[in-house]
Amino acid sequence: MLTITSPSDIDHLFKHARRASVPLLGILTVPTAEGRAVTGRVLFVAGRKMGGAVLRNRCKRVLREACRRAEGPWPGADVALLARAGVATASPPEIDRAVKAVLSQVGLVPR
RNA sequence: GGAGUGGGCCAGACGGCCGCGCGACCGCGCCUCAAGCCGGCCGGUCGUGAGGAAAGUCGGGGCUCCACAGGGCAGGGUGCAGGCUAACGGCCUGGCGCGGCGACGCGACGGAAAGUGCCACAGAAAAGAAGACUCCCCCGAUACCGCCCGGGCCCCACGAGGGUCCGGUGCAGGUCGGGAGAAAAGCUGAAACGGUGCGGUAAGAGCGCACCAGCGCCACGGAGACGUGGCGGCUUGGCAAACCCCACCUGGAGCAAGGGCGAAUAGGAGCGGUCAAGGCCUGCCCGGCCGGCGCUCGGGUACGCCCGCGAGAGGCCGCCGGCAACGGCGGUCCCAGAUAGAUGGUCGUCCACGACAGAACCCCGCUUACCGGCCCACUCCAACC
Repeated sequence: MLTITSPSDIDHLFKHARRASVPLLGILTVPTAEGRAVTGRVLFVAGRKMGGAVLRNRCKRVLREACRRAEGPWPGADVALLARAGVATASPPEIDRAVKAVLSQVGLVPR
């Protein structure tokens, strides 16, 4: 699972992304830059507002696992999944439904 | 058994499947190369993978770079003694004070006769002060108030008793004046210029004495903090986490420190001399350095990767020294090293149903957060023998 690491790429993503969200999480996505591999990349974000380090790590793990189950990363796109309140305690089916919803909202998977 | 004190340890367990970081090995896999090695990617096997606080970043040290030319003043820190440690504001043992029946716990615990300052309210007074005040004792005065004595009148059985008025060289309680005293008492206050008792005296004070508290000196014990005893003159409130005094300590910044490798546009290094502005050395002064100037030399940063980066003040076991903190010796083990940041998901079984919480250079401490459980030693109470 290839992740986005460079600060400039992350900056680009936050400035130009297509956005969507449901109560549990948010998504941002841009098409992969010219000349890059077509495999696509992902990024998991849990902001400082979420809480302490333990809670934020937990949120990223839950999103990473959900991403794996949803067969990400998606070719041709850089995708960031933003954790929102409740992710840490939500059940796996709830997370899967939320991920599917935001992916279809930005057109990465068919409805 | 109940209540408690001190210390140590654990941090849900086991198994199946899928997945992640790091390391080692394998593939006759893919990329790179003329080919091989190396390297990268992919797949597989095995090993390994967060904490007691990883936290707050409060103290200390290692490490790294900068500054080193030292000194003075200022600033900051620490504050019973001895010891331990790389060091500390930490730890251990001891002393003193306070709390607890006790095991034990808590204490910034040097100096208030060097100086300055503060002590609300109440109170005469809050610190060295007038003996100012109330006061206490003595002497004198007696208009007035009071007391005493005598008498008149009234109530009345002109007795007792009561009321009222008059008189008196009467008394001196109030009052006034003078003198002596600084002891006792002064409701207050957190705190009041030693405390209790006896003697002494006109009344009285450490005025004299005994005991106690405090201070000073001496002797003895102890390494010391200090303790015990004796003697002395009789006495000097508290606050120094108020300024201050004394003793000791104290350069600055931090792993985004710092270094290496890799393209292109002008920045750097060395030497010399000088100082007007400017910058730096925590602040200031003296002083020094950089810089600007001249000459010479030839090569470096943004982004990526690598090193730093884990064998250490290391863990465990045993023996020895020490009351202990700790130290010494021997044996044994290798125990996270990520770089948007690895431990998760799911299913099953079991139990006391799982708290606080996630390494980011490392270590020693302190402090704070925390569901519960286990072990050891000790104290008090109860019961049994």
